[in-house]
Amino acid sequence: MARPAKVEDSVLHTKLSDVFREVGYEGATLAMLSAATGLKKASLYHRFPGGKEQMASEVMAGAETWLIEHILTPLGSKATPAARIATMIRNLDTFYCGGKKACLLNMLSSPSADRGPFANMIKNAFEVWIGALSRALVDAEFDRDTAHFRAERAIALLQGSLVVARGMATTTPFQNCLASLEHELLAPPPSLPSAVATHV
Amino acid sequence: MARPAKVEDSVLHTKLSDVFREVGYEGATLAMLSAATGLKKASLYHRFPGGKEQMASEVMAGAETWLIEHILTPLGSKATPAARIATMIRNLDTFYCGGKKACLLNMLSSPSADRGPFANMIKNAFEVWIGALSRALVDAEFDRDTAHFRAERAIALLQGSLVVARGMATTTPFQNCLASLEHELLAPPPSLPSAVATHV
DNA sequence: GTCTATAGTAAGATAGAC
DNA sequence: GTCTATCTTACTATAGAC
Repeated sequence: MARPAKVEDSVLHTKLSDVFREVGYEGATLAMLSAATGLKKASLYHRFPGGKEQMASEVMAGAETWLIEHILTPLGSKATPAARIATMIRNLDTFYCGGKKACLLNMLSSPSADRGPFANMIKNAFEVWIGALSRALVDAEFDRDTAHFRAERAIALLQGSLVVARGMATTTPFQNCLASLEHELLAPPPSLPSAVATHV
Repeated sequence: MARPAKVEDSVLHTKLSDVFREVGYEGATLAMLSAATGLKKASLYHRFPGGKEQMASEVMAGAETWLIEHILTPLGSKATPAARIATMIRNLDTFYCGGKKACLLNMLSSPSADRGPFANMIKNAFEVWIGALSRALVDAEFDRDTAHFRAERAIALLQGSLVVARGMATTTPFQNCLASLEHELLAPPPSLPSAVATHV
């Protein structure tokens, strides 16, 4: 081992992402990121001249790519709405490790007083996600308001189940959430009245 | 103004709480806490010898007290289940400022690698909250599994709507959540089958 | 009880050898 | 591309006057 081999970009991003998802942006230190990746601080700066902010930014960009490939694309496919949603749910289960890993959209929120460098990326991610899910529900013959209301609720429920799972140190809230999600999204309208003061 | 007057404990706790709810534990610096309270750093150490950790700990304790007074007590009262839940929802709306302020249970999670000094308080808060809501639903003639499933879901939905609201910089997800919460909790069973793989 | 002033420490970031 | 060593800053924490 005269000369240390280059660490692959993909594994690097994954390792960094794991740290940010676990402790958030402010909680992540270069020492942690160094330990997690196996690269010394100076090496991280060679790869990310912008330092921690650039690392988090690229991790967020990676998450956006993942969202497009594993959520938005399936949701916009030509399969039945139920099948599209089922694919989304399967991919979410993998991505969040059954509820053991948190969501960057929550963990990277409001790092600094100006809502942070990732505020726009986070806002955009929520918007396109809700939008894509909403369109899948429109394809399932729901009216636009109901579809949007349910889509937003589903994303909130998902995020919240991860929060509760983390807080209670158990994955069951997340698993229960995923298990009921498809049925709930596609349940007949009267049961879940979207008409209840939907401020869209 | 020869001698600065003592800052009241209650307002002190509120100001500190606001900072932690906005930027989390790691994100909060003594400079921020000093600016928010109007007390210099040394004064904060006089009040909280344990430093930032003690401040956050007392803030969490205050949140527990609030939870007991404004959530657990109403949920355990002798009013109708619908009335109890309505009271909870009203108090939540006030506490979270209509969705503008985040939840400590989320913002104080996992500050350090060992899940942090507040992990137990957070876990307990979720448990008693879900438990109390669940019992109110049992009083509304739901079976225990359904009650627990819906209670856990409601808390998750609430937490998630705050996450989404923060991420999207709008309060509507939270408002929609609160607006539909009572109806959803008390809706007749067939619409929200609790039988879907409830791992309690 | 609050303050100014100052340690002490850990974090982010850089320089230059290999 | 990675490393050791160092710099600089910002944060936590303390000492002692008022």
